[in-house]
Amino acid sequence: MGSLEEAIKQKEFKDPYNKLVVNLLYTHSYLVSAQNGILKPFDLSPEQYNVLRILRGQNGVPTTVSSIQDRMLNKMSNASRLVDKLKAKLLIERRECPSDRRQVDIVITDKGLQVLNELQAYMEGFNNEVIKLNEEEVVMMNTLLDKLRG
Amino acid sequence: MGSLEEAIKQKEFKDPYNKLVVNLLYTHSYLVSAQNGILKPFDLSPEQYNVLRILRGQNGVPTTVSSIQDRMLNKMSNASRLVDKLKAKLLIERRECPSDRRQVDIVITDKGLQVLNELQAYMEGFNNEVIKLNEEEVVMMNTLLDKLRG
DNA sequence: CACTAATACGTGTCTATACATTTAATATCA
DNA sequence: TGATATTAAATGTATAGACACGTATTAGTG
Repeated sequence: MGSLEEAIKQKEFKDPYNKLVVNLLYTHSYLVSAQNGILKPFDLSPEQYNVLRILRGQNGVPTTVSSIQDRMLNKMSNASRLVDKLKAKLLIERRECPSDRRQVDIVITDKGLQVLNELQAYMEGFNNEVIKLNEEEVVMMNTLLDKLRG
Repeated sequence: MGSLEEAIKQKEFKDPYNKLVVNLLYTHSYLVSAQNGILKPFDLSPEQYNVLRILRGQNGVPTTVSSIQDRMLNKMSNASRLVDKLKAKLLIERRECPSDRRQVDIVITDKGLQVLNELQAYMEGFNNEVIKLNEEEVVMMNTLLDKLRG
């Protein structure tokens, strides 16, 4: 696949900033495609997987829908409907919150935890196969990404 | 916004690779949201904007739908339907290809070029406001992204 | 207390992504 | 030539993203 220019058949970019925008969009698509390949046999979308990980990180403490929304990678996404889908697959449970009846407490089920466990081995391999950088470069890139957003 | 950990309220990551995946997904969302802010008054989606730029880069030479698909940032997207939308806005034209009647030649219209021109000023400001890196860091990041995909 | 604002969640709608399938035209080759 | 394969584009369907709006509940204020 090599360079971005080759991958999208564009000869050159106006400046490095312009190339960076395109490069990030393209690399995102590259990553998500690879992630989809792993998740599809488990009937999960990348964001559904992310929500499950958020809930596992709670260690059994119930979480509200809006708290999930805050932690989601895509802030414009719709936690309410994602939660619906996960509930239909019996990977999470919804409980009416007694202290505030507007809220809904969400917890991951045993089945949800089991799916995450099965996925773990695949996801570790994913990093090594898909991200062709050494650890030093990965750390550098994390630093740059954090700085990019200011 | 600062660090990723703060932005998505996650205390720590298992390893830098794991953080990098999340960081790229999150930064993508950050970028696309900002892009949307610019494009929305022009009634364009990011990928529609990208297709227009691809066509402008052809300098008047007609391009087939599948050639557009190859150059798109998201290879899994659907050039056929995007082209439909752009045609409805009179930003492109479709012409039956005489040498191969399966193909459809696509060209950008004057109106399409005009929209891109109007957008140009906004997009240049976009880079400086949204990407909070100096040029050296941008070049470094482009190198790392190209290497990441191998 | 009544009125208003804010919050939590759900819904509606349009567009885009992901992927399978279909249809038409062209290429290949026995 | 005729059967088959390949290619170009369109279409179908499910999920997700973007964003406006609706509804119920709680908070805040005069």
